[in-house]
Amino acid sequence: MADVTDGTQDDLLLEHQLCFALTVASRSVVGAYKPVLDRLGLTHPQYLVMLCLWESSPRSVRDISEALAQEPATISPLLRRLEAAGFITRQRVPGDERTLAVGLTPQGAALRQQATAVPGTMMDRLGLTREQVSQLHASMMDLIAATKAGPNGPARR
Amino acid sequence: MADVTDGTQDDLLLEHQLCFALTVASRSVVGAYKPVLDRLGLTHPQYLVMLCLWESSPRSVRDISEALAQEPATISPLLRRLEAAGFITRQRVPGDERTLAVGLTPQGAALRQQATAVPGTMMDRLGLTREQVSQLHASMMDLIAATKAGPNGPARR
DNA sequence: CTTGAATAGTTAGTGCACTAATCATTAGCG
DNA sequence: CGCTAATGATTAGTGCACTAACTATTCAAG
Repeated sequence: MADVTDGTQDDLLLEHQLCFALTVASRSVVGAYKPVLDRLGLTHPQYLVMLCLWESSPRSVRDISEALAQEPATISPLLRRLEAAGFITRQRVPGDERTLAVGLTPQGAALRQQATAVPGTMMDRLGLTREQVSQLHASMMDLIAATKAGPNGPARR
Repeated sequence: MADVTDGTQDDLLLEHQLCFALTVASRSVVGAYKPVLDRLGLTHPQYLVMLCLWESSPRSVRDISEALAQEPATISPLLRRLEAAGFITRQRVPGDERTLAVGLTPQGAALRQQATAVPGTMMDRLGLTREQVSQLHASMMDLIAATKAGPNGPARR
C-alpha cells in the first residue's frame, strides 16, 4: 500500500495540479514581459532567439532550435518574421547549401543595448530578488531534468 | 549603486533566464502528460477543462475561463472540440439566453474514473514526491502572485 | 561514380492563446 | 416604456508549438 499511484479524491482538484500552476505561471510571466518587449518590437519567443544570437552568431537553425529546446519547424517561421522586422539575416552557408547561417543585422546587434535593461526591469517588476530568481531557476531546471529522466526517475534501467 | 536594474553582461545569457527555464519546464511537463492523456482522448488544456467540470457542472464559459485563468475566446473553440468528442454538452441557459450551460455527457462523467489515476501516474513518471510537488506548486503560486502585484511589488500603490 | 542513407530546412495541418471587433441578450436608468 | 450600458459568448486575425510529410543537399558504402 501507499503506492504513489493511489488516487485520492482531491488529487483531481484543479487547484492542486502542479501542471496547472506551471502553465499559468508561464503564461503570466511571459505576459509580464510583454509591455517591456513591446518597446523593443519583439515577442517573447523572438526575444529568446535574439538572446541566442547575441551570444553567438551566425548560427544554424538546428543550433538555435537545440539551444531553445524547440523544433526547427517552430523556429523557421519565427526567423522569417525576425528577418522581416530587420533584426536578422538568413543566408545559405557557402560550401553547405543545406545549412542556413542566421546572423544579426546592424539593427539587430544594436538592439542588444536596449535589451540589457530587460532582466533587471523584470526582476524589479516581479518584485523578485536575484536569489529568488536563481532559486526558482534551479527548481525549473530540476523539473526539466525530471521530464527527461523517463518513468520512475533516473534510477530505472 | 547596486540598483537592481543595473544590467551586467551575463544577465542576458539565455541559460540564466528564469523566463526561459519556466517556458521550457512548462512545455516539458505538458509534453510528459501527452502519452498519458492520449489514452483518455484529451489534450492537456482539454484535461484542465474536464477537471474544472468534474468539480462542478454545469458552468458558464466565463466561469470556466476564470477558473483556468484564460480568455473566453480561448475556451470557446476548446469547448466546441470537447463537445465534438462527446464529453460535454453546450446549451443556453433558460431565462438568460446569453449564458451557456456547459455540462458533462455520461461519457464525460465516466471519464473521471480513468482520470483519477493521472496525478499519481505523473508523479511517478516525473519521479517526484508529494512534498516536492506541493513545494513546486507553492513556488508557482508565489510567482503568479508576483505577476499580479504590478511594478515594484505589492507595496506599490 | 553512383545510389541510398543521413542531414538541414521548410511546409501543411492541428490546436492553443491572445487582442480586438462583433452579435445577442439582459439590466438599468431617465 | 425605451434607450443605453453592460454582460456573455463568438469570430477574425496573429503568432507559437507540435507532428508528419516533403525538398534539397551532402555523405558514404559498394
